[in-house]
Amino acid sequence: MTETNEQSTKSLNFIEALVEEDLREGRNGGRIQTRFPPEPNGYLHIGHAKAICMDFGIARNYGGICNLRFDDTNPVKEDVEYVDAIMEDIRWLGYQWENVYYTSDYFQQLWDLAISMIKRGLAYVDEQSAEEIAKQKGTPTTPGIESRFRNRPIEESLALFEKMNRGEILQGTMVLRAKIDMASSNMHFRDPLMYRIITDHPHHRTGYTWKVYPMYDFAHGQSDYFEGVTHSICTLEFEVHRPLYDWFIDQLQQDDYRPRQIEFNRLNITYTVMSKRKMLQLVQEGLVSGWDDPRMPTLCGLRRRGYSPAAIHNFIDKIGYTKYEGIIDLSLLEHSARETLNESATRVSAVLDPIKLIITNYPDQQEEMMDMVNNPEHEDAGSHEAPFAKELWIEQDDFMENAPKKYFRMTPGQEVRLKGAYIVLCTGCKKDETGKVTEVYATYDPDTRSGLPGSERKVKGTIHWVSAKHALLAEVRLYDRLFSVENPSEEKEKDFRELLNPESLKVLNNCRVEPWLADAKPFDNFQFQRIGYFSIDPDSTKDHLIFNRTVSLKDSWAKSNPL
RNA sequence: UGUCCCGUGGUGUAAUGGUAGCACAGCAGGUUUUGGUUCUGUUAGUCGGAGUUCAAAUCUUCGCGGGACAACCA
Repeated sequence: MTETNEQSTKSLNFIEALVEEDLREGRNGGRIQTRFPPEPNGYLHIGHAKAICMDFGIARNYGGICNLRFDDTNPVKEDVEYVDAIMEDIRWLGYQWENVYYTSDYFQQLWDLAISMIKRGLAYVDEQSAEEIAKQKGTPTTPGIESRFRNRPIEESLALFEKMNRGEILQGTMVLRAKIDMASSNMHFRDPLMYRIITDHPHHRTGYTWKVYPMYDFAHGQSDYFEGVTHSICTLEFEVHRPLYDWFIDQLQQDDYRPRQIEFNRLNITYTVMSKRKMLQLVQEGLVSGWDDPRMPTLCGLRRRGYSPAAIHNFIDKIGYTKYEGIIDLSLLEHSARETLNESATRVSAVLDPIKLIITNYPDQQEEMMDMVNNPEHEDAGSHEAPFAKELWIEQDDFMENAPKKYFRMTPGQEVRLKGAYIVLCTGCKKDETGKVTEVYATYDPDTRSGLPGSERKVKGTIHWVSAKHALLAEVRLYDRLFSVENPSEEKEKDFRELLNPESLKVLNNCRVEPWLADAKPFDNFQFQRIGYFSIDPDSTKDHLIFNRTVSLKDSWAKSNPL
């Protein structure tokens, strides 16, 4: 194994440190194997991305392998729809698993193991109701009591377990339990359920073949063991399960090899919710447009919002892995997007809230093609052309009849630069009977065309524009935080649905974008100069362009000049 | 009145007994054909007490605070 080298500058997180320690001590013969084990019962979100980057990252960085395993032990909630979506999202993040496994592949092995445990007196069939079993569990501070079936003859349990799986026992009336310790201080040791009967739902892969299904605690560790997983990395809520994970593995261990469960903190982000239950509720109640609503923290939602895999990785790299349960500022996610997109997004002109600007001294029929730099961060990104003419659209915001001192935009008597074109002098405006400004007037200085020496003159402001004659009409969807409070899950008084931000989506239907955008494809990223980063929605067509705002540009003017 | 886990600026994260650093957010300024980017400066932190040590964010201990665990979910 490669020891310390150029990596010395970057400190390891505690999981990497543990892995390196295992490697140093030669555990499992120096082999590294991880797994990403989603249950196919929902869509992946940004929190899963954190886990995926860990699982696949450890394998990649330490010369190991990472498998994808669908933890499909509960047919009631699972579906192939989710299997496909999960695989798509992982690939999108840029990872490729070594193998795809399903816990359901191990149903026979798990069954055999359960039989062996019954034979060894380590498991028994309990005929009590769920309520009785729950009552006998005790509480964290009081011991439980033993089931009256706990010490039934081994042959009896064996026969009943067989009957359970032949469909001869009614669902909900019998379970298989491990015989451990009803007085344990760890609730999970109080004779945990190993199997329950499910006959009313087909399994998405095995159909009605099995009538009994293993529970998580029994199946997960065993599956890790069957596969040869060395590091079973999961989130903190499984910490109390770890002793049981180890206990079950003790029951079948045949050699020196041992998988090791390590837990890290789950990702929380301000102004959103990350629980599957709550996300499902938002989708089912139509409070968002679907799992891929750009306001959702799902990977498909973020993708539709305009986040690239690079932006997601950039974010995950910044947040770290610890055992402290905190909440990350949404601004860090936004920063990660801006930082990534600033490097890659092509700059274009788009006017979201248009007002007409007429260059009064520009020849009526004249048109010029202006050279527009694609990305000032990268010269080799080249440039594209945009048409300029007498009538332009500019932002309403960029004109003020009576402007404050530090307003560096269009106001009568002030010069401003039209980005990539000419310096113009604002001469006035036209208003309707209500006093609303309907047109802005300016004169241009022909010597100041961009590229000409005359353009070197300093002017305080630069604004963007599009040619009125050539611009394309577009719909622009402005997304903002989904919730109006930092931590909706912490709010005790109100239901989380009452905390939704009513302004999380604003649709603008009268936007004008430069004609060069006519051929843009879904998920392409652009910077609308001076406004923000936008990407093409998958519903967008040539005749009806739709842009989603990924994130706005930082705006120190708006910040210091609130309305 | 149990077991386990966790407490470092507003937020997240480093420092593995030896100078408390980084990022985001904030504030102030320089540069700029994006009020973007970039650059510079700056505000702000080891939960508390006791102990060990030449030296403690780090080790011990007692508190305090937060979280997880009592689904036929994963």
